[in-house]
Amino acid sequence: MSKQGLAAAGAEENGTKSGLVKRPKKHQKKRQSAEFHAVESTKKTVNFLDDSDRKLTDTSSISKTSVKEVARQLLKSRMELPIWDAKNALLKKFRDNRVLILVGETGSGKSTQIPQFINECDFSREGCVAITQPRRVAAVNLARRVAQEQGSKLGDTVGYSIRFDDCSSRSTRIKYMTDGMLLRELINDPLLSNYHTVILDEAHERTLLTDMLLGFVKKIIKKRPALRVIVMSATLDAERFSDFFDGAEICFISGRQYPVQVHYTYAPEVDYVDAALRSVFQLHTQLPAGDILVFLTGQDEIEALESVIKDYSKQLPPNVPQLHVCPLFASLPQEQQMQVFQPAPPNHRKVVLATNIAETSITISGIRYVIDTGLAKVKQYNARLGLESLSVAPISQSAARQRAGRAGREAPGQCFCLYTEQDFEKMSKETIPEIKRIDLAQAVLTLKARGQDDVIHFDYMDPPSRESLARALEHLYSIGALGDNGKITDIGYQMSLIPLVPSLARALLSAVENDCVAEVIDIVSCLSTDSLFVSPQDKREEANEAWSKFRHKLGDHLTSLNTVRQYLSVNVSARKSWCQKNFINKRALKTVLDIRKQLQEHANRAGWNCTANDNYNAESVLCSFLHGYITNTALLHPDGSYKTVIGNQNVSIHPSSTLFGKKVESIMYHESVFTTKPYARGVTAIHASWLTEVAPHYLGRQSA
DNA sequence: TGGGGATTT
Repeated sequence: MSKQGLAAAGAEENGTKSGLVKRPKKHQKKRQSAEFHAVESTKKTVNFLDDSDRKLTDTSSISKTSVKEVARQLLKSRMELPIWDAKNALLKKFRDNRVLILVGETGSGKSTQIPQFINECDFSREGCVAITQPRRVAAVNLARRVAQEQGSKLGDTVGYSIRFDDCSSRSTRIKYMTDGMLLRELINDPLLSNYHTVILDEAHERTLLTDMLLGFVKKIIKKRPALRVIVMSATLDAERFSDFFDGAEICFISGRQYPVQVHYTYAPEVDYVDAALRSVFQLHTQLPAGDILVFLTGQDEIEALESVIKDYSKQLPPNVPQLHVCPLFASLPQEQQMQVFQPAPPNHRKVVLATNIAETSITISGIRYVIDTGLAKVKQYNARLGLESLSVAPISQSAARQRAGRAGREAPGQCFCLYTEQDFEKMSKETIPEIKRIDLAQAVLTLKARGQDDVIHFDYMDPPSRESLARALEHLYSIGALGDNGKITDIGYQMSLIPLVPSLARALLSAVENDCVAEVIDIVSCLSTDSLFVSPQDKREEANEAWSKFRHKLGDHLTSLNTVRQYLSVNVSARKSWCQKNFINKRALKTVLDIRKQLQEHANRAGWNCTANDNYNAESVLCSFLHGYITNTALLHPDGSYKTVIGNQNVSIHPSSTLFGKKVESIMYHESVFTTKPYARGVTAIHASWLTEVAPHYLGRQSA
């Protein structure tokens, strides 16, 4: 494509060629093409490495040879990685620096090679190197690969550790793990003495857990001079990490690069989904082979666009290749997710319609063109009201670059932004770290349980607001995790050992006293993952009908208990069809069972009675929850609305609740979310009198 | 009468 690019082509030719594609009525009044103008990418804007890691994954042809032989053969391709040119220089840096910031794009090979280089250094003779990942799959896949490269059985020299699955042993020298896992290890090993080196990978993503680790690790190196730390980032914000670690040295790893030409629209596109639609067809009819990746904000949008594209592509003339559309979002069933990795059928061009999941979690090969709406759904937390909301917002410049980079993994590519260059300039430079956007109750409890009593002066790379910390402290106090002096209580410490959000951990501890552990475990497991209930738009009534046999008149908590118990009573071989028939999310249920098992093991270790009781006492179960939900309660007012017990705010029962439309004396709920108004989700009816019984310490103080 | 971006222990 010329410098003029798609813009001119689109503007001038699309009109005359518009016979190719008939637009539905609602689009007819709009301008017929998104107008682009091409902008040469500067090195700084688009600086991408090739996906060298991927070349190493194809070991199928040598799978029959011995492990050592595989390793020997892999070494050859490893040594071709750009990072190997720098190996000796890096080894010297590792020896000379206790803290190092390493910058290299995803796929440069740093995640696989750096730990192996470290393992060759003399300081690594004893102990293990930990390398943390924000996501479970990444930890497992990296460990698999590196085990192959090392010629070791997975779990031997090279292993991984993630929730529900520890594949490491005493002989493990290189351990991939999730951030959450290393954070958990801090409880029993506050100085991380098992590790000579800790590598924090993907630090640029700035997830809550990585940020917490950054703070802890900084604290630990002052107490443990032998510990080495490497912070790895794929973006150019290395100075911030360096500043955080008192001017630590920064290393850049270069690699082979594929340029990505970035195009912006001349004028803002009001309807970005429509603009995306037009762009897909413009690209398809005008640009050479190569798959297209479109970044959108959510499932609804993706499904809507998918059906329109499929519809339109029927009208493509026979001499033009067809379009093969693949949706991609987290809640998509696994089998359908796998479709994006399949090459398009002959004479087809693949179009992947994805959420942010394709920005970090999933890499698709064959993408040459990216269409970026510049938007994403972002969670925001209003600490003052204690309300979370999820809303569509512009992404950051660094996220936009990340998205564009998806076009240049294998060859030079192009990115078409559905916004103007001026809009790009107006975007914030970096994505706001998660720690500034979410409810911090669990994070604060985590800090306190690991000896960081003063959570305001913890060494945060980006400190959360005082208001947000205060809200979290208040919440923890309300459920008895903190005492009047703000220090963690015995109950709070026990809560921190349970892998649940504080409210649910509290419910479980109360269940021990109320002797209904098994029941509460089943319910908290459901509340710790995605909703079990899926309602397809076209089968809503049918789904509602199917769920009626699970419904409990007191509300959602006991309804999920019914659901789990009915599921467990079904023959293992019939469970899959049972889920289908009853509109139950199979994947979510599997997660529920994993969590349930982990909690049962915890209960057994703690010596709690966890025998299931079919004639359980509903009041005992619900009061256990109420201990965790003190701040999440509301009373019915004479006008028919619910107002929160604390703060007297309006809150409505969410339509997904079994109590929707019902009027009961008072309610407790799992969470409140702001969409069109404040809603309570996961709701159960309670007696107002229970409130004063359960939390006299808190409610008394509030009214005083 | 409404809506689950992505993660994790």
